[in-house]
Amino acid sequence: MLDIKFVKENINSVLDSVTKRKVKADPKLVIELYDNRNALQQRLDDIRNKKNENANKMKGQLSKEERDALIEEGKELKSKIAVLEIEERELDTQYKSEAMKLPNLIDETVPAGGEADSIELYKVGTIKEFDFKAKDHYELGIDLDILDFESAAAVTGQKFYYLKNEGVMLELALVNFAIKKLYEKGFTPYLTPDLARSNILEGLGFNPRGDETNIYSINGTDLCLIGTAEITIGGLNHNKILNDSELPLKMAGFSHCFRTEAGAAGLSTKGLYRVHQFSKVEMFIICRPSESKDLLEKLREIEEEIFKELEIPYRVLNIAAGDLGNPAYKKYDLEAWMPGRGSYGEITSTSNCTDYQSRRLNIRYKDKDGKNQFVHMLNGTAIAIPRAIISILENFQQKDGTVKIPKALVPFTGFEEIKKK
RNA sequence: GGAGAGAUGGCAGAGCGGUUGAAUGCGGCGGUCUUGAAAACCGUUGAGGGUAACACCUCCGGGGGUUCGAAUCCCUCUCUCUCCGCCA
Repeated sequence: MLDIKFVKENINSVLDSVTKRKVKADPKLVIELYDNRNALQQRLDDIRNKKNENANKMKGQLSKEERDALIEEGKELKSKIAVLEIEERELDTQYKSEAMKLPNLIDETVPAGGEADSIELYKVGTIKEFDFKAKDHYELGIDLDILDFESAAAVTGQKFYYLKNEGVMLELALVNFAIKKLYEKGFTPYLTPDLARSNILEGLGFNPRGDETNIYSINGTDLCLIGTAEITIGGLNHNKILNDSELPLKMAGFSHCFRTEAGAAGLSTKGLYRVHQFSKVEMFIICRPSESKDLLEKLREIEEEIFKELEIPYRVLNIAAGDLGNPAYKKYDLEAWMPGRGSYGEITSTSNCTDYQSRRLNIRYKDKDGKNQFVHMLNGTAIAIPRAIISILENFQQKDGTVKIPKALVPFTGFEEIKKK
C-alpha cells in the first residue's frame, strides 16, 4: 500500500514503478476513486452531523408536538444515511482493492528490466575444481542415505522429502548455527506458528487465494500454511504503535515454509531445490524510515558472513525491477555455486519493503516529536535449509563419495564428515 | 469438545439508551516549589478521516441489527479467563 497523498503528488514515479515491474495497476484510477469516495464521505458526514444535532435536541423536556417533529426528521435523516452508506461502502471497497494493487516504489539503484537484467555485483570464494566427476546433491543424498524422496512421494507426493541420519543433524546444525549467530547479533529469536490468517498474509503483500497463489490454505478455516516466517514475524506487531526507543527491532524466526509451486518442474528444480515444505531461518527488521537503506546492506552482510563461514562460493545480485515482488523497494539475492547444476542457484534474498507492508499491517511508531509514523520493514533469509544442504553436499563432496562438513558447522553437527553406510 | 464469565484510552478500572470521546488511579509530558532531585500541587495527555486552518465525521474486540438517539439492548464471530472432558 502506498500513501495516497504521495500517489497524488508523485503520480509519475508511481507510474514508473508500475511500468518497470510490469504490474497490472492503475494509479490514475486509484486517485479518481479516492476523490470520489472522499466527496461522498463529505456529503455523508454533513448528514450525520444533522443527525447528531437532531438527537442532541431531544435531550431536554419537550412538548409532544416538538418531540414528534424531531423524531420524524430523525427518521428521514436515518434513511438518507442508509442509502449513502451503501454507496460509500462500495466505492471504498473498490478504491481499496485498486489501491492494494499498486506496487511499492523502486529505489533508483535498482536495474530496469526483467529477471535477466539483474546485475551481478561481485563474486566471493573460489570454486573448487574436482579431479573426479562431481555428483549432484540428489545422488549424493541417496548414496549417503541422508535423503529419501521416494518414500516421501508415496506418503505426501512429489516435491516432498525425508531427511535421514546425518541429514537430520545437518538441518539442526544449520538452524542452530544461524540462530546462534543472529542471537549474538542482537536479533530476538522466535519459533513461530507455521500457519497464519489470510489477512496477515495480505498485509505482507502475499496473495493467499486465486490462480497465481503459491500458498496452501486450510479448508474450512481462514488459515494458510505460511510460505516464510516473514509472515508470522511481520504479523507480530500488527496494529501496534511502537516506541521510538525500541527501534530498530531485529527479529529472527525459524519456521517451516510451505509453497504450492504450481507448475514448477524440470531439471533445474530437481531434488531439494524447489520443494513444497522446507525449514528456514529468516531475519526481520522494523526500523525508522531513515535507517532502512543502511539496514538492507546490513542484512546482506550477515547473509554473506554466513556463507563465507560455511565456505560456499557465492555471488551477489542486485535484482531488477521486473523481478521484484510488489512490496520490495530494493532486493539483493545471494546465489551459491552449485556444482551439481554447474551454475549459481539462489540461496538467500533480502528486501527493503520500506513502509509498504507497515501501511497494510498498520504498524507505526511514535517518533521523537510524538507523531505516529509508519515504520519501515525489511526481511532477509539467514539460511533456507534445503538450499544450504545442496550447497554443502555438492561443494564439499570428495572423490570417495563422502562429504566433509564445513569447519564452522562441525561444533553443531558433532561430526566432520558424512560417511557411506 | 461441554459449561460459565469477560473484552472500554499506554496500563489498571468506572460507566442509568440521550449533557460520556468516555469518571478515577497509574504512567507520560509541561509547570510551580527546590542549588538539584524526590515529594506535593497545578495543567496537559487516545486514534483515524477531513480542512489552508477551523468546522465536521468515525472509532469503547470485529461484523450485523433494534432506536429519532447505542460503550450501554439484541444477534454473530474472534479472543481471554475459570471449571469439566480429552490429549503431548
